[in-house]
Amino acid sequence: MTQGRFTAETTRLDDAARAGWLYYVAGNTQDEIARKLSVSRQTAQRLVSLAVSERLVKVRLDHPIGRCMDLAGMVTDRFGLQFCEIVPSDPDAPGLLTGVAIAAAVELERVLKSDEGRIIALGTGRALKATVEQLPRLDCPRHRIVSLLGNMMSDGSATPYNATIAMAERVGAKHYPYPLPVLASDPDELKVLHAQEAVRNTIGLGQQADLTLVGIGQMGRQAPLVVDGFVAEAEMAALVAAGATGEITSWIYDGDGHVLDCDFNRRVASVPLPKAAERRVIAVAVGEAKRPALTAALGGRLVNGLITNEAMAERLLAAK
Amino acid sequence: MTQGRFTAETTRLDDAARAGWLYYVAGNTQDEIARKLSVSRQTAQRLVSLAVSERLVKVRLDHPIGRCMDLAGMVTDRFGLQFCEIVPSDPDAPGLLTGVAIAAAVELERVLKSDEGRIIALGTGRALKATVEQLPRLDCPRHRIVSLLGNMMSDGSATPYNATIAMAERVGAKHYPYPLPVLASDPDELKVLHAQEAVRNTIGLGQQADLTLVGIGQMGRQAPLVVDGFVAEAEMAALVAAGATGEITSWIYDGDGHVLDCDFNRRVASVPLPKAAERRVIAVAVGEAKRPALTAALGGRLVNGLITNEAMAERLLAAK
DNA sequence: GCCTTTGGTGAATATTTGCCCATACAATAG
DNA sequence: CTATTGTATGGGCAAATATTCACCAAAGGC
Repeated sequence: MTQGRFTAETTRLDDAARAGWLYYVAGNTQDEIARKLSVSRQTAQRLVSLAVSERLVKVRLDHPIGRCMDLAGMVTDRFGLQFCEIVPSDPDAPGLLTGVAIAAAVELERVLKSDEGRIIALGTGRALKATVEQLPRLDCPRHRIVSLLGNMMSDGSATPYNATIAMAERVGAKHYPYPLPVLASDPDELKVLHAQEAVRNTIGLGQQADLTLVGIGQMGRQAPLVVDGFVAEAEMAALVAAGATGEITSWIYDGDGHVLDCDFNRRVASVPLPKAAERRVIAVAVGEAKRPALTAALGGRLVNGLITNEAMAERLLAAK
Repeated sequence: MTQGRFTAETTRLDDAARAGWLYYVAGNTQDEIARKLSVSRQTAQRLVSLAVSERLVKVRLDHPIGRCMDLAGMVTDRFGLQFCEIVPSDPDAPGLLTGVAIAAAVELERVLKSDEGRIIALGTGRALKATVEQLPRLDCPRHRIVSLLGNMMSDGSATPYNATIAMAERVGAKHYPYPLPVLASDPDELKVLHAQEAVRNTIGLGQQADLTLVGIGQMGRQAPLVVDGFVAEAEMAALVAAGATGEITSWIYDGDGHVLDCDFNRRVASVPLPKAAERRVIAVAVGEAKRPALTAALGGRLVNGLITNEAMAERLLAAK
């Protein structure tokens, strides 16, 4: 039954989509749209901008910009990557996620187009959330989306940056949320949790993913782990003192990209990071704050693919 | 970032792509782009529009409506329509009227919103009845609703699919029921009936309607004309044998959309179909059974507007 | 060498768009 | 039933964008 779509809310979005189509695809002026839709020009304008702000219209740039290709080549060589995509950056907004999100979404789409059932594993974070928002609505029931870590805190509340559910909903695929909190109370509890069959199954899926997309978490006061309340500031300071440089799906690693042997990591419930780089593991990260963490992850071969922007690429290459 | 200008050729498109990126993805103004690229504002504008005209930027609408509008565009081109609306269809219920009824109601409302008095002419049928049911209650005393055909059988009983009365009641407009039965007993009686002043007046109104909404009737056993008892099954078989393909307000036409020269049509009392397409005549039809009738009507330019759903649109386009 | 063509530029100008505000309308609470 | 509050609307205006024009510089033909 499609009736449900015809609520007032949806009608408004429909109009927004229609206006956006007339504007961007058919090249109508807002005045013409207003006439065709029998609304005032101002309303037409609002509809168009609604279509934009609701992300109904997606703009994609189809030209390999020379500078970006050059940077991608250099980054690939320097860090021994299998995949690297550099998008232009706006000098005034070097942390803008939209660009990398689009690039990552394109890469996801490439996998989703496959006829065979694929497994896609996702971490969490703002970058991945933005990526999923750039995905078109598809119907790919053969593919499976697996979460690499929980999105619950120990008290049961959820963090907002889980991308798995949104993605599975968008592309119509089966999805496997990670059935554990991010952190266990202690290593023994973790052992018990990991022994569950559902958990073992999900971990197994995550480890054989055809494409793994992860964000990069920095350390320090603004660290996602701190902001989202998994680590107290004092604890974070101790971790940093112990050499913590960054984090991928909550696994904290040092400046060489080696996962730390510490109390925190012994409580992390996430799927273990893939050891060898036989799987495609792509990091999505922008923003100066994440540079040390990203540098370490690349150096330690924790990932073998990267999607970032010019600003970050230049800094990565300039370093050392 | 105005780094590397390498070869003239690549740089131009590169800049265009970069300008387009800054404009559409990063949301810069052309002035800002001009500064960042160290060119004049006009050049920045040229670069952006170059990016557009070179199809470097691809805009996509992520809403079901996008597909609908594409289909509408194709159907419009194919059949030379002035108006075409395609609504999403429920794959499980391709004949569901709700969607098109809402779309048609929206179109009616658009006309009803007008300050000037409008004339709206209606045919009959389930689709139109459903359409009227989707109309909100309004108060539009300036508009006039005209019926294009009778709803009485020769014996005086009424068919249930008359939309005029319900619509006039809903929107508070003046209405003109068609003061004749659907069929006259013979051509001579029809001549007498048509000579009445009230009839001539109503016909005149119907012919100058600002918007005409009609359903499409198929032929065969399930034809509205048969189901509603205007045509016996045997007579229908004869009509089909003579080429009858569909009917609009009881005027039966052939596969090319030409009104048949037959006994039946000589007894039809309905308002004549508009010859030239200078009025907006919109057909509302869904359901596979109606496809041949609709195809013929479109091919013969009996209507210049169409409201249907994706399923029908796709079939119309796939045919021939 | 000179002229023409092509493609690009900035200035001026026309058009379009984005934003603020006063108002109207509808839902909700009292 | 009325007051209130939140939300949508359209007008006006400033900013942004598109277009036109006159001009210039380089490439290529005569």
